[in-house]
Amino acid sequence: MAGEGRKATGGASTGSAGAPAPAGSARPRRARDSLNRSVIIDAAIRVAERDGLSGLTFQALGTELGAHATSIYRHFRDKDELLLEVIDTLRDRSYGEALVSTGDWREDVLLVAAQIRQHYLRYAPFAHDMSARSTHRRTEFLTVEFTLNALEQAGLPPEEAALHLRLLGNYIRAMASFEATVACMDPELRVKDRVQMQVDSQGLDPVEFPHLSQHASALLPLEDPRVFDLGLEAILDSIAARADGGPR
Amino acid sequence: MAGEGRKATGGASTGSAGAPAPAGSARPRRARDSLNRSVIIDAAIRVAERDGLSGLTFQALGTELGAHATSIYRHFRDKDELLLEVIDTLRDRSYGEALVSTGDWREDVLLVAAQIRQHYLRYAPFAHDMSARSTHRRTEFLTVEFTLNALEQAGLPPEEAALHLRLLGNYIRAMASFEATVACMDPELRVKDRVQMQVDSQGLDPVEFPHLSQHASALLPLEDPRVFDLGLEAILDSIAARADGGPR
DNA sequence: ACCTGAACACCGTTCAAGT
DNA sequence: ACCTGAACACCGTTCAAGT
Repeated sequence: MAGEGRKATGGASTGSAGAPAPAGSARPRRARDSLNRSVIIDAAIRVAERDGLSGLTFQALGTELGAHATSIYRHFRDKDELLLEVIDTLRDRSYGEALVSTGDWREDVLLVAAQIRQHYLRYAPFAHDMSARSTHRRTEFLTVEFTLNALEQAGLPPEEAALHLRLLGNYIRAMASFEATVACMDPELRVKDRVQMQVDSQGLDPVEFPHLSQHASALLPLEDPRVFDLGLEAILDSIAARADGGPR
Repeated sequence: MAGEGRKATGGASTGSAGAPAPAGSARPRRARDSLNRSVIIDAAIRVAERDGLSGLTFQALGTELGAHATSIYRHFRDKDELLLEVIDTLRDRSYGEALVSTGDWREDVLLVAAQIRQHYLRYAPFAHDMSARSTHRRTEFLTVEFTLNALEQAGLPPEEAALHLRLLGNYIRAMASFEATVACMDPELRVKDRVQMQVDSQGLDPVEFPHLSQHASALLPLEDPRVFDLGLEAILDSIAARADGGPR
């Protein structure tokens, strides 16, 4: 995390130092009533996709809208409220329509997992921030309903279904967000990271760190896409076993 | 996340407005050579434990040290470097000594999982930030070595051990960090969240959301400690099965 | 060589003022 | 009623100046 690039400091206008703007108003006044939540959210998404979540400031958003930065406060209580709307809107666009049951509970879980994972990878720079937020909005409810249905189809009693709903939800978001975090490190830095890791582990005491010092290069580099499915299948197997042999 | 409290704005001194400090220097000059990385890290930990990670600013750290905020730059390149040191130091203090093999690979995995989880719950306000950072320092290597040993004891071939190392590492950090995130929401807000969730789900179309609208109250509230072990046991079972039946 | 002070370029947020 | 401008209280970071 921490720092996705070093700003860009505007291009031409908005000179607050330098020449103090000819005389008249700098930019034309934004048309009355042309601002609303939906317009602002769209602009915010454009900014975020271009500059990353850390580039999404009121300043940048104002520039994108051709409006004063503070005009957003008329439509959102604070930045966090705007952020939650952005997160849920992105989710909805990514997989709001895709959650249609296949009729097979296991396929259904794999489907929702794949959708969420793909979404995080697509918006890799915000994945970590997104993964920790509960929006309490439509797309979130859709996902819960869909997963709950799958778990009931599997034959899990209500209380166990609730536990596994949580397990799957956390697992999918967390693992996908980790995958995204490495995916969005710029490749140069990722290679440097890898080399550094090997150098570091080379310097370790081979008695204290036999595994690490022996085959560090073979073991450490990877963030392998198979890891995600490995754990998911393990959880699915566990669910299947419980549904069969459980108190029925 | 977002906002762990609304600052405190100093108590008495440092009045930059109000009265502009009698005349002489405000605070005594910090003794020469009394500042070093270790002293700064300790102070940073004190501040973080008191005010949360978001309260750990150079300003606050300077005050804690009785030194100028910018004096820290002589000892750390930037804030991120300081943060990584803080993270690894905390890890080391929490479970640096605890990773002693039990002789049973399964017990060993449960041990390292319990230690890391406990650590995140203890430092719940930074858990989410910590979970995404690789420090490449001693405690991290210790954890990897310990886990790798357990997986080899289980009988996993090297490549599969590497994959499962990643799976376990991500699973443990991610699940613990989610647990911590809810744990550190202040209780009042958590209850409000819960009620809000029920109200929201009440308003849903019962045809489109049968499970949710029916027994939302029973299903949604919990962040149950059992969830963590549920997934962990599933992964352990999967490892055991692979180690037995795999290419041996 | 080590610490300080002032300054810079940002943040989010508030509120009185313009239209 | 909606948008703007100026101001406030912060950030991290740089750099010339003090000791």
